[in-house]
Amino acid sequence: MSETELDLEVKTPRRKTRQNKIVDILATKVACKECSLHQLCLPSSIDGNDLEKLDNIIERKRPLKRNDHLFQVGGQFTSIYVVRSGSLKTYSPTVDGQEQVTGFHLPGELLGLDAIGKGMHPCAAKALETTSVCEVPFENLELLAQELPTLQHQLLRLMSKEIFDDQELMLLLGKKTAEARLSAFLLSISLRFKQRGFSSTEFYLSMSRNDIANYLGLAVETVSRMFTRFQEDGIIDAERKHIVINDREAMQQIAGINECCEDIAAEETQKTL
Amino acid sequence: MSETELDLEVKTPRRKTRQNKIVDILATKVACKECSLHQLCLPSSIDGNDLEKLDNIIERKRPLKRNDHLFQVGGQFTSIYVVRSGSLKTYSPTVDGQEQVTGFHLPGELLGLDAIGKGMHPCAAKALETTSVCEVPFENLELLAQELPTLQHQLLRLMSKEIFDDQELMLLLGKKTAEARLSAFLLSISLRFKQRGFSSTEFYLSMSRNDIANYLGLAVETVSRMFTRFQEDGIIDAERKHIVINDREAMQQIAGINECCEDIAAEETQKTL
DNA sequence: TTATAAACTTGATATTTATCAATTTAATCA
DNA sequence: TGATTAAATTGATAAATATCAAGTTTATAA
Repeated sequence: MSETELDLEVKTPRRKTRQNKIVDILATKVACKECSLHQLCLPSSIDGNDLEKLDNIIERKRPLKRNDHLFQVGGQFTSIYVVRSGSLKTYSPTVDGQEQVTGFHLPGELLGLDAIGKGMHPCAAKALETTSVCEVPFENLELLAQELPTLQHQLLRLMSKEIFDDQELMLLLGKKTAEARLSAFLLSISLRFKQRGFSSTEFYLSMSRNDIANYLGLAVETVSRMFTRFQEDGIIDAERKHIVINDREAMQQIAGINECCEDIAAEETQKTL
Repeated sequence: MSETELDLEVKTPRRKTRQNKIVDILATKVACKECSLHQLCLPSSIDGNDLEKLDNIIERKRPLKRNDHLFQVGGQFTSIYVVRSGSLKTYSPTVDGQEQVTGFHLPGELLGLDAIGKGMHPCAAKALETTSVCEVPFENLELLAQELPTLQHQLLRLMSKEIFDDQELMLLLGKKTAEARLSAFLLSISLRFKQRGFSSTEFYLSMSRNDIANYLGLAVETVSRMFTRFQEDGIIDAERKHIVINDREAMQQIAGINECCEDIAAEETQKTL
């Protein structure tokens, strides 16, 4: 959304100056409008001055290394974040000292929306690999949304999307077998890669089996057995984190999702800013 | 939020006219500021003219009888709703023709936030008893939120709260035993009644055991057995839908919630408009 | 590079909860 | 009101998944 990763590291923070043409050109290079996530990230109706305004409130973050935290549980809420590259998991501590993985976040996806209500982060966010994010200070975003109706609308849409997605996951956790959960999970990841222009049939999972199991409310052993079963049945190839989906239709069958549903989801989905 | 139930039935819709003092007085009687849910419902900083503006966009709905639908799956999204009295359940159809209960909604709580993203309702809402709601046309609300920063903020807070709550439920569904789920459910209902000024130790459940089981991802029989167990242990008294909580601490223990957490939740909670 | 730890897989067993079946109790309607 | 239906409870059994234990592969660091 803001700058590319490389630029992030090389350049020092700077404010754009409208007056200076040269600076403007440089700035443009690394601004939202040049970002590869542009069409994912922005309400399509935003452009020109408005885009620049949005661009101006977005801050750079130094890339996170694997296992670095973007924020911790109980940390003060100041910003929401957009994944630029890499991936993160969010998780909360449970009473018995365990952790509960609440989500995985791929490029173009948002983090921190659950913290607005209480002003503090109810979960922690940890990078699963080298990851860079754009930071969007929430106060500024609110002010800007006050000015730009389409931005306000987009914000509300995104939060609504998140609520909807969570409800789908609740259904998964409440009603589906281990098999169906893992299948739905893989299809979800596949779809999200597809939306970002990557292959939907072949990809790398950045999270461990443990994280997947935790997220799906299963034991690691069960997840492992399901991976094995899918492979035996020839539905997928899985070499550790490298996944190839051979029979998407079979997976949809197992997950209890019909193709139609998923396509609609694909078209409508914009879990992004 | 808008008018009282009785007024709803007796009067025909009318627009308030600023010029006419008499009409204004009549209107005031049934307006937001007179509503018993006022302090639950509104950002405390809204008053005077702003309150009147909000009041103006809210529409009346004829009370729903038990099993009436407020909206259906796939129905066009136009408004969000605030429960005024009574209660509703929301549910989605699943692939295998079953239904999945996604939530229960008590007075002061919102419905429809999950529909903003796609512009259509992903779930249906059905009254569990005689129920009246205030309808808030979303376009108008968006326009008004554009004008009133505190309203925009409140909206975002509410949606964030919903996301947070859903994540708590995901934890429940993914990681907790049947016992813990039912206990947490009863504590949640208890807390919500408390926030509305009703007893937190004695209340009526408007939903069936079937709905509870469905919501918690359990079989009816299991829920029934857990009710029996809680009674045998003296933690609750349950006479059908009439529940008395005898030992809240034991329930928190079982649910895996510590008192501290719940108190914080109680203070902060405003799942309302 | 080797040593050590972490992640993953597989098998055997235990536990939880669903399912099936039957009964009881309450609610609804003619 | 009584008849009929729906909701709730209880018991017996089956199925799914967790847990425990051990071994294997991969990753990490000295």
